[in-house]
Amino acid sequence: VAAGGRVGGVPEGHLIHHHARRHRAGLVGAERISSPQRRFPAHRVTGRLVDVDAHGKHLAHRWSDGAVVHVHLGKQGVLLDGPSPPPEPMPQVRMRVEGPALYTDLIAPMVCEVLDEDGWEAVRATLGPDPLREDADVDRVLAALVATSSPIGVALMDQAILAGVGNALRADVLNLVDVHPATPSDRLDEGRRRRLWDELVALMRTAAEAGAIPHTVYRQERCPRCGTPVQTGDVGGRTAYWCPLHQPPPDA
DNA sequence: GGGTAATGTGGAA
DNA sequence: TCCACCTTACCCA
Repeated sequence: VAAGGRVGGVPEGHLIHHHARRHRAGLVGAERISSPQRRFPAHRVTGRLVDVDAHGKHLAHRWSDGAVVHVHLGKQGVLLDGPSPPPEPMPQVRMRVEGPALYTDLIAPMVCEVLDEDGWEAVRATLGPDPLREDADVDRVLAALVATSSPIGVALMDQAILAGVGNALRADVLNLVDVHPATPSDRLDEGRRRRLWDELVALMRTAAEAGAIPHTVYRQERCPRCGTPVQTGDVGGRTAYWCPLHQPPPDA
């Protein structure tokens, strides 16, 4: 278990998986759960933390009493992992779990709720395959991408098509495969769709390992491959970033 | 030290 | 369609 601290600022799938791995290694076995902020009903969770699961941007802590604590960081949520024993918690800590090697503080999440296994399955049922999960059904994702004429930049962030991609990942992976974010999804040929998936898996694996993304165009000045100034624009209500040379806009 | 924009999603209007 | 959530990083003074 790495020494504690803050990890990467962008709560997309890679970050959730990064925390899930750390929690599996250092937090399983924990018997202490609390809510310094008092907004989370920690008294409804008893026993030991037995397993940690992640799907897309969703995290689940399984406890020995059958409780499954479901967490979604939303836009501003933060998980602070650190070596046990923890310091006095900040008053805004929604949930603290203290394990043998590691503790984690959850701050400002969009979701932190007590479910059971069925409830967690219901959450997972709303999500498409996750590139970071071994059980990801690639063909289902590729079929869904053919079936929509939405911009690929929108389809990639649709959590029902595939789970875990946010604004940063979509910008970087589309740059890696030379596709403009406004390109209609159903206009990508099969080879390009497959390459998109493969690059996404590789990028997310690297990012989950490090806890951060090596950005190519997301919030960057220039395309790292050609030095051309990165262009920005609205795609699906979010700021998209692309290299005008490598990612020319689709024909109108 | 302050102001601003940013990561995602659900719920209200 | 807009707002809430309420942290962090980055810009400027």
